[in-house]
Amino acid sequence: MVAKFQALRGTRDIMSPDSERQRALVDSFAEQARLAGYGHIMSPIFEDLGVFLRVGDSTDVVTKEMYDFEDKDGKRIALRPELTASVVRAFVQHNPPSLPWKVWYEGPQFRHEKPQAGRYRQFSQVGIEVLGSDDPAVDIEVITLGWRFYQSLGMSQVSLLLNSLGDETCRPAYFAALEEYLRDNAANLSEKSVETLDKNPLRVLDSKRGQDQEIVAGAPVMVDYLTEETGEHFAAVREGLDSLGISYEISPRLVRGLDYYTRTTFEFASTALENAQNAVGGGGRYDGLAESLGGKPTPGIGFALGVDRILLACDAENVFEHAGVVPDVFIVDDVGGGEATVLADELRSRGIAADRGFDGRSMKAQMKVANRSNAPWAIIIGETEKADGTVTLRDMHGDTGQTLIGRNDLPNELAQRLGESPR
RNA sequence: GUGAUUGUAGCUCAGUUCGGUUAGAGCACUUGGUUGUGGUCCAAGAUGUCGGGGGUUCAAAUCCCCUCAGUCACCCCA
Repeated sequence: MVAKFQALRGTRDIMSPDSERQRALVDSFAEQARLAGYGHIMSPIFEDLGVFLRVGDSTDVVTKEMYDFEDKDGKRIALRPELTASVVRAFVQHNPPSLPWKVWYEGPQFRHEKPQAGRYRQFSQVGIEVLGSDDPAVDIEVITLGWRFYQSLGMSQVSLLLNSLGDETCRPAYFAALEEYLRDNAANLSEKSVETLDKNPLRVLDSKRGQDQEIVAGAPVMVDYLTEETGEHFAAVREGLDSLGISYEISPRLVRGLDYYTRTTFEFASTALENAQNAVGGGGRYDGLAESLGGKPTPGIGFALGVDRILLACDAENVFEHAGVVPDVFIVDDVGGGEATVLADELRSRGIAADRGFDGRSMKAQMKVANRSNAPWAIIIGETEKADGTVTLRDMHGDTGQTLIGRNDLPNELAQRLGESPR
């Protein structure tokens, strides 16, 4: 017997109508980006491994989960585990003359994780990045764009968590205080957290282990250590969101998994999702990243939103449904199929979506397929119609019955009827 | 990566405890009732490597081992 293959672990085939739905989601995101003046960037799916190593050496995304390999030239390559690093690499490489540089993207990314619902090894994100300005108005614009996008899909159960991680001027004092606090309490921390503590004390705040909760709750928080300048920046962001009526929750322990974040960080969580994978998007400032990729010091901010999880959240909220592919008309040809071949081509050329029956099935069988296709109209061609140079146009949804129409009048007649009734 | 749990028709699932006739149901599908007309109804029909491989046994969907995949928690993150 021939061995059968299946999609690899953590990957899947997305088929109609889910695939149409995903496209519609990306279209909706593209529209939000266009409205705010963002250009589309399509960067390569694989990059020099080094691009991603700059993202941080205490993050699992980089240290444990990358799909990296040597290509035939012996070059170290990685499938992109995230897109910010690629976009910043592109920014540094092309050095755009006009700042700020505003781009949006969409596409697959790859992380070798243990799969779960809403967590795949190949997953899709949409996102934006802005390089070249640290105006808090940019932070506000970025966060707002994400917020409005969720709204455009009909989602209402999304909460916005906001924090500031400070910058190099305020971090040292905070880190010292945090580390001291955690070390003093190390005896009561979980083993895992003690390990994390050695690499990046900040990340301990993210622990979900019950044992750590009490200690984490009492830990000093970054927002109390912000210098005057970062504090003002953060205040300006909050005021901006207030003025737009966007509600948020200050979350002093929101840390985010990638090491490059500074100052403003945020996360969108779906309250409609009950599992642990309820973060449907996140982002923040990364004012040092361009420089670490060999560019001029350039502030940056952006976010990435998880397409797969957003669709799960939409399911949970019963919004953003999609019917898949629905033709305008279904042609039932009872005289051999040649009439259907010509008519379908003619209608399609005029921009009318036409599907048809095949295999010379009975009229009844073809009508069932027509019904299933959900097309609002069926065209029936039988012996009588063929002899008279007519076709029967049947209303499949309404109650106007069916009428006999001259074969040559059909395209105009159909175009008119389709124009009249929104479908 | 750690721990747990599930896998039977295209889909949702029963059957597995305690091995034993040709492995079932609903939905979907095909054909017919309806000699040209879908959606409701009625009837008939087709469809399974019981996730895969190996083992125990006279006999395995059922027991054992390995393996693949999904799901949940941790981890991590979108």
